[in-house]
Amino acid sequence: MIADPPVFQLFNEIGIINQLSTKIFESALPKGMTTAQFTVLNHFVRLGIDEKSPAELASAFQITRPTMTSTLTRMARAGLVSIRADPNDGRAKLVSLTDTGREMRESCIAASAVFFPLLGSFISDAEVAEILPTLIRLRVKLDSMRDAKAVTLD
Amino acid sequence: MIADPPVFQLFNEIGIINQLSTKIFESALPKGMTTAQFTVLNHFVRLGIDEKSPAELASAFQITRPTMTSTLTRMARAGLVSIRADPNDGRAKLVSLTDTGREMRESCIAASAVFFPLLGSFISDAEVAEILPTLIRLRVKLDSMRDAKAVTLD
DNA sequence: CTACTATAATTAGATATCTAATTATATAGT
DNA sequence: ACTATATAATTAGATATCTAATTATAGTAG
Repeated sequence: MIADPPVFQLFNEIGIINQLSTKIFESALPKGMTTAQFTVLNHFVRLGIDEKSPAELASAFQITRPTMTSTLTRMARAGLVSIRADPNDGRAKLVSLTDTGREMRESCIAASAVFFPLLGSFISDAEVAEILPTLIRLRVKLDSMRDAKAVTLD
Repeated sequence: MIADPPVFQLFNEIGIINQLSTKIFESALPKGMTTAQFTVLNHFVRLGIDEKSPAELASAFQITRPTMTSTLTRMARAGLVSIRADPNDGRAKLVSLTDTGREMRESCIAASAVFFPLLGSFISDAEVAEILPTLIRLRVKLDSMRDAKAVTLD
């Protein structure tokens, strides 16, 4: 019974929460905007970043580079980011926000503000504070495993 | 700063955990098998189900019906499930496991057994027991929101 | 300077997932 | 019985995500 162990149940709940919360959040965003794209916009503004390579962005969000290429292509097509060749490295590129991207981020934040009171009623700050450290520990361990290539058990 | 509130950090961690755990689990599965497909196989065996409609399966896993159609199509192509018309309802179909499907589930379980000791070292049963109830409550509330269509705030 | 290796980005091909629209069958109401 | 509504499944079209393979540029070693 693989789904019976508590750990599996935990991953199951986490999967569903992820799916539902992502969709609910996106339902408030402007038409066409996605969580993945918003995350990129927000990253630049929050951290006050000017330019960053696709590889660095992929690493920051813990997704693969092809995935980031894919998202950035769509964002550039929508005029949200601008991408130029890195003058110091012929292989690399540099991504930056456009004014449109900055405005879009503002719109997303304004639109999603609707959810704050709602989410507060779903889970209290105290509860979040109670479970977050454990989840972070788990995430860090899972992440360290990712680099360990295959699962070797002797 | 939308990503700053604790709740957002929580969803962020949950998203990463979901992504990592899914990939790690799949890395142990036979080539081509996915978590989504394993979940279907396991559902039938664990609950001792003989036949179930795509709609019921979609509902059980909280995914949309087109998504389930898509997964079942691939599973049928791989010979893991068999699908027949529902004799009592001309609109519906009935899905059941094939012997191949049952064997595949066994293989998956055997293969994933590797992870048990590993996961146990990542998060203890006590920790799981501590955070699971809160996550379940959150999931239930998010789920109830899904039917509430749009977020109406007056 | 040449050859090997490492890194950046992309392309190719696949799965999972969603929303919106379509097709077919049931069910209910008049 | 006929019409209107509801439900089952699918198709169409899109995004996010992955792995494997490709292309181009850097860096290192001899």
